[in-house]
Amino acid sequence: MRNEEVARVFDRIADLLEIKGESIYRVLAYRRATEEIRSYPRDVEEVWKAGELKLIPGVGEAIAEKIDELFRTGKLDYYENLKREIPESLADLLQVGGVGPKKAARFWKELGITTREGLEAAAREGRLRSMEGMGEKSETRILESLAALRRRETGRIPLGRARESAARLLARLRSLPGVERAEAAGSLRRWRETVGDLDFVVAATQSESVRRAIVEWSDIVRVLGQGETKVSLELQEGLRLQLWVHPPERFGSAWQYATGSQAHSVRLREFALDQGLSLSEHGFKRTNGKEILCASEEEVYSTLGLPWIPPELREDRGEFEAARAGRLPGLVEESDLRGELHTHSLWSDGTVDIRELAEAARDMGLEYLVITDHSKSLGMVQGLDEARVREQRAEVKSIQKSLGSDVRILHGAEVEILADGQLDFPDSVLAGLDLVVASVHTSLRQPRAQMTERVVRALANPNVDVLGHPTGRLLGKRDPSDLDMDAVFRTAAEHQVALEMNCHPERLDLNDIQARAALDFGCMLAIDTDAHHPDHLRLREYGVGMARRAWAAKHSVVNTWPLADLETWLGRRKGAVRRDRG
DNA sequence: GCCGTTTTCGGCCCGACTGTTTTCAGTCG
Repeated sequence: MRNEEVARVFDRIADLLEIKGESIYRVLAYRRATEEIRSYPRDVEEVWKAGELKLIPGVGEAIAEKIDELFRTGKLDYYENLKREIPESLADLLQVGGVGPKKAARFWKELGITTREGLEAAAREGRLRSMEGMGEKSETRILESLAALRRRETGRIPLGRARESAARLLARLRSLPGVERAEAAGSLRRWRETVGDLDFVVAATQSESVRRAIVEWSDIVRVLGQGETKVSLELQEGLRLQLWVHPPERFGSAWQYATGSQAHSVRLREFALDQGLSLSEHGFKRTNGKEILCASEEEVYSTLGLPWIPPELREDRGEFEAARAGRLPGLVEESDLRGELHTHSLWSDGTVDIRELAEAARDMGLEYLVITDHSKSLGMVQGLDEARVREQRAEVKSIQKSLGSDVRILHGAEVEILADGQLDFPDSVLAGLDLVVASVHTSLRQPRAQMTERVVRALANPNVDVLGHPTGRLLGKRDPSDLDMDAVFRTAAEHQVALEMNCHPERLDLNDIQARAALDFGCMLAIDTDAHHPDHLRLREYGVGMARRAWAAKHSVVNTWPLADLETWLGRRKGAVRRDRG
């Protein structure tokens, strides 16, 4: 059972307990455990086997016992009993906007509604207004929310799409009269791989005129809410936007608040309370009522004696402990990247020739670039055979000659890891390449043991330098392959193979949690765009965002290294081969 | 239900916005 499956059980339990009217703190305890399990860097099943469940934050005696029962028996009596008591489908109502646990419970008890379909029918027939506290507007809101839910398959949109929209909206916000500053916040600013709403904070002295201007934007489908400091809107395609307007002298606390995460902000406010301060989006308040205003985020953190914490770390995953100990990591930055290790040219399925790629890399300030076209067994993309690899090597040489020394082109390949873990080229060919990215593109659904053995075997080949898009997932489209990631990380660390953080917004593979686990195993990372077009080289920022969420420092990312250091690392395999031969 | 260099019991963030019940509960982030 995977972490996500375990997390789902406890999330469901929290929903049902909340509908049942249990103590909110018990519910919150289940929610906390859910989040911790979901983002836990190791397989909880392994943690269970090691008898270390209580090492997971938020997991105490009671929840540890339940996890144990889940792994031992595959089910959980407590959960089964709860489902007999409260219809499980009621939990689906909680996703409907404006419906929380209290209303869900009353729909069930007073009107016998247990499903979304039932709720919709009742709202259409005007039966909801028979309940105290419910009127016509509530019915309309629920019908609109149900329709919005259907429009959007999942509640969250991929970061890539969110960032495109956000950039557009931000430019418009900044051009409004009276706006002194406008910034993105929320999970977008934290570089989460998916984003719920687009959150923005605006600094303006005249809040009202700004809010008025915004709600008149032509692409707004409807206004979800509007008050003194906050506006919520729905844009086309079900995109939701939240915007806070605060005076410039309060911008810091407002931006911190809007950036979250919720868990991070809760901790921050607890910190404030310890020091006799109450923190909100408006600033700090002392017990005597006096305010401390923060125009910048730095002031928010420094008021509590903390260094500014980068948004990517704000998940309550140890950043406070690190900040207090003065051990926040120096995170990798996009400007640290000196090279690109994974690109495709016209030789396989890229869209431009090698020269164009190299020139684009050079123009972006990169010092080196590795051409890694596909290998032969990937026939549909014209993977290269041994003869074409040799031809390509000659072309790389000649282009290098004509380009001069501004950018160095290395000749590599993205080699298929075949279904049995063998590589698509013999060692003699691999050894002649400057760099080898090994990747899985086919038979992605092998059983766990087989898939793991396959990847581990490839990693152990001394000619392999980078494991490309390690899990094969496509965000929202294809699940990751079933792999024992601990075994993959252990092997990669042992053989000094770098793990790719594929920058394509559809992949983001490894993701943040996996990459952090990999770093714990002592692995190195490679932030690669897998570019098939020069424009794709710009996607580096996504990989950097993901790496920063993984707490990656510059030195852990091999393509931040100067070329000489990179070549030393690549040269290690010659040593390994010699060792193998005794 | 979890957690603790103030605590093993008594705490567990803070405010905005909405609809409807004319003073507030529920929802949301």
